[in-house]
Amino acid sequence: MEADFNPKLKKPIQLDEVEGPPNLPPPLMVWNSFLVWKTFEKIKGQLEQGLLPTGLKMPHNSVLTMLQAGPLSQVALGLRLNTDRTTMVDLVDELEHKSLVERRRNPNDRRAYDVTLTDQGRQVLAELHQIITEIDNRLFSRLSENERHQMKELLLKVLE
Amino acid sequence: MEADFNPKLKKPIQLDEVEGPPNLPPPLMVWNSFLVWKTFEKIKGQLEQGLLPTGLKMPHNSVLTMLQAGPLSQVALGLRLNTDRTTMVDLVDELEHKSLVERRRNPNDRRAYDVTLTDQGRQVLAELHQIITEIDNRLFSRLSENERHQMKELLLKVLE
DNA sequence: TCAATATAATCAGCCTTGACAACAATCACT
DNA sequence: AGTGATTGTTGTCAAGGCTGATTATATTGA
Repeated sequence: MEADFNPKLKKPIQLDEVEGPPNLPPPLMVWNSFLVWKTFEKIKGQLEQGLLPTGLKMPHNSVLTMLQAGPLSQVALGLRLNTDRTTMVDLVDELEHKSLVERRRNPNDRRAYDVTLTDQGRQVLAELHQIITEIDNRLFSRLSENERHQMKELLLKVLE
Repeated sequence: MEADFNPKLKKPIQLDEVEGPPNLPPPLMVWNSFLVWKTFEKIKGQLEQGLLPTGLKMPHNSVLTMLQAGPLSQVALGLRLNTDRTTMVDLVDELEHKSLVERRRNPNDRRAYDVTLTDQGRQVLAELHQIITEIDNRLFSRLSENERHQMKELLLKVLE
């Protein structure tokens, strides 16, 4: 495992510094679950780091991206993103305060909102996509184009 | 994405319930980062669920597994697992209270401990490995033997 | 040798994430 | 109208994890 950069740790971890066996012991190496877990930690750190200047995080990006195709209620957003509706309240609050989305009452169901992307939201979303795409490319730079495609296929198969 | 089982949510998410486009919109689908993220969430839920009867979590398993090859100090554990030392204190505390590890002073450096696996720890570790291997097999059951190997290779390449 | 610096472990405090319970407003069905 | 389900909101709580300060020990360099 490489010298991971986790922005929350004071010093980047340098496994070179460690005396003894540099690699993970067998059981951890053979579980895809564990490897995905570790990969996630690395990804999470990089994304948080990269998104810092935007003042937003991945969940915000997920919500905005979901709204690109059209307005959705908060519950619908939660269902799609596997997020509790009470969590979605704060998420939408933050996006609304930044004028990236608007809460419009759904005329057909006055309990629900049509959470709608604003023009500014669309603009910010474009920046987000650019940033994330760059980070994504960097994170998977060790994989060839073909290997990245393989990985996508495999992950989708697992998720499906 | 399938009906994910997140043990923290009251109802498992059923994307079938959702009216509208059932799949994730393009930008989310093409980022391997996002797919790894979502896969991680699924894995995390399943592992927490499966490990519930043991009273332990993945980090405990990681620590115990690391000690299988021999004692390590808390800092060394943290370096290998990319975990803060202050977090490691609680982790080792919990394992010690369950008599799965012992803190022995390192005679060569009396600031440090040799965190050592106990016999009981070895025994519990075997159970953990069995449980996790089962869950891992279930999680990746949609992949062939060959595909699982591919995934392992790809993830290691990204982590390296 | 001894002072300055660095490291291991610990503890208290804090922040973040995210889930749950309870509530009011609204809808849907009978 | 009445019962029950659903949307959004608030308050609360637990888990995870980091910061900073502290103590004890090691290491370094003049």
